[in-house]
Amino acid sequence: MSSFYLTTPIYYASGEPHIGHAYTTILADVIARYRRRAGRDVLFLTGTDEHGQKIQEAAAAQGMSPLELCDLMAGRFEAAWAELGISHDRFIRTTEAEHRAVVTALLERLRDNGHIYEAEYAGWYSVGQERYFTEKEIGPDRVDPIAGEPVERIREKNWFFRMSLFQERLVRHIEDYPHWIVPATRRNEVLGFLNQPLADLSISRPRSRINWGIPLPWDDAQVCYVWVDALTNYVTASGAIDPAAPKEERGFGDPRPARWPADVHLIGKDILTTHAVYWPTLLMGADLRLPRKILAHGWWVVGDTKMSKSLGNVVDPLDLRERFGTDAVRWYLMREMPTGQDASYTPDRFLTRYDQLANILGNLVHRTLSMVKRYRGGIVPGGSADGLARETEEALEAYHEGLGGYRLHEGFAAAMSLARRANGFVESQEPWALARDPNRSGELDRTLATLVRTLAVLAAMFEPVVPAKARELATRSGLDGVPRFAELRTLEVGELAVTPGTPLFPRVEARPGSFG
RNA sequence: GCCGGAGUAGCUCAGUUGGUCAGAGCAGCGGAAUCAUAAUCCGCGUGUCGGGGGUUCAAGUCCCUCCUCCGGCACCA
Repeated sequence: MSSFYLTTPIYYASGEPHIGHAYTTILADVIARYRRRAGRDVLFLTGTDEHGQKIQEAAAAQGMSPLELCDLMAGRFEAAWAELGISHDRFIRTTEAEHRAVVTALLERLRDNGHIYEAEYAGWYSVGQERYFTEKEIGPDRVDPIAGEPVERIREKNWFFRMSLFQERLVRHIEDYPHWIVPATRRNEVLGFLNQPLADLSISRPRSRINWGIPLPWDDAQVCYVWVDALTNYVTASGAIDPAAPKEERGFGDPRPARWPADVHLIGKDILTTHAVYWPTLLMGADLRLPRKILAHGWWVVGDTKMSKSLGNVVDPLDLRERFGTDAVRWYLMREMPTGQDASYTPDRFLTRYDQLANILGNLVHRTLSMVKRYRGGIVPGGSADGLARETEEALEAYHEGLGGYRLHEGFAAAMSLARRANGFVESQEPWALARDPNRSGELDRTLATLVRTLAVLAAMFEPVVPAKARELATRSGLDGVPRFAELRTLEVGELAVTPGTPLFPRVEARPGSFG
């Protein structure tokens, strides 16, 4: 069984989980579930980024140690993911001993390879905020964006990574692999960015300012700055590096099959540069392979503005969940947002997408199982179930193309269209008329068996996005569980005992504007 | 300013290498049916494919130009 390794970013533990985190993580979960159903041995990684000044300050402000705060926040994220049905295999924390050891090993490797040097870092420092701000943050007036006080240009000793050394190689890689960064618009941005000379990357900060971090193995007065610390989590969790081994046997430069490289890094478009420039060059510097794909997704916007807490226009997915259920929220997020692009949230669209689930899929399930019960005592007739064969083939093909090609919205549209075709099949077969005519009993058997078989296919197709409902669908259809794709071809539905029960997606009378 | 992307039915958008490409879903209007959550199914869209010019037998689909909108331009997680 071939393996598949996918990651979300690790989320910074200074804030609560929000829609942005939830979207990325659900996206990853859907892909992970899809790959598992397709027979892959999946490693799905998520976690929290726990070092740095903000954590240090936030902990102090709340009278806690940094680690206590991180324990608390990591728990919040894990609880949120449990509620959203996330099936990650590993939740990594950058404060774990294993991760700290791998980061240390990576830093040593970079230094041994001659890619690290000491130099002065110059930046715009705010004495009041005790931190550096970027050019963008301070604006033309050169004041810190929080207190509005002037910032000053100061210099301090830092260790640098020779990122510039790898610029050419990186550009060539991006050009050689057109689908390495998707969508294409993000790829263009990176290429545009790399059109200018790449500077080297500062990778440390003096411990006198920030002590909540991983010390550099060769300079105890400096801690590792965020990039190397956070990004390395992907390698840590892959298990490719054994930091306890002698230097030459730790796994750097090792081409043997392993979890590394990752098949895909899922990220928001805000951290594109770190993942498409910093990270690959760091990997090159350490003789590690590059991830196979970087998928940057878009933002949820309200009207024309990004959702943000300060604007007060945040829609908390957990709130929607209370009324519509977790699976409905997942469906909306995956179906409404074209993978990689921005999408606009409106209550109206949410309800439309929910109605789709209830009316097209949910109703198909209910009417099918009800007819099996009414006309055949709840036992699926044996014999032929070969209706809708062409429609099913077509839908599966489009579905795999969508899910496999990271156009999830298209894949799920194909799944829904199969449910539509099945409803059309019911109309054209008129089982209720067949049931009144004893001479057409065989045709009714075939119709019902076809419909149940289609439900099994739909359970498999929908499981990645609405896992709990798909499981229920399978169970009610009399199956032991949701079938894998490979099992669909030979699946027998005859003699299964079905349970109509109450609707899978009950009608919700909520009207637009009434949530959150 | 520089680079990149987008402007197609009321809304959200599909439209490979130019020639049934003028489409889908939603909304709207009309009809059918009753197994089902009044849930379904069928039928109905002459829209200057942002404006103008050009190439071609033929252009949303290529070239030029203009207009509008969006994104990126690094140590920010």
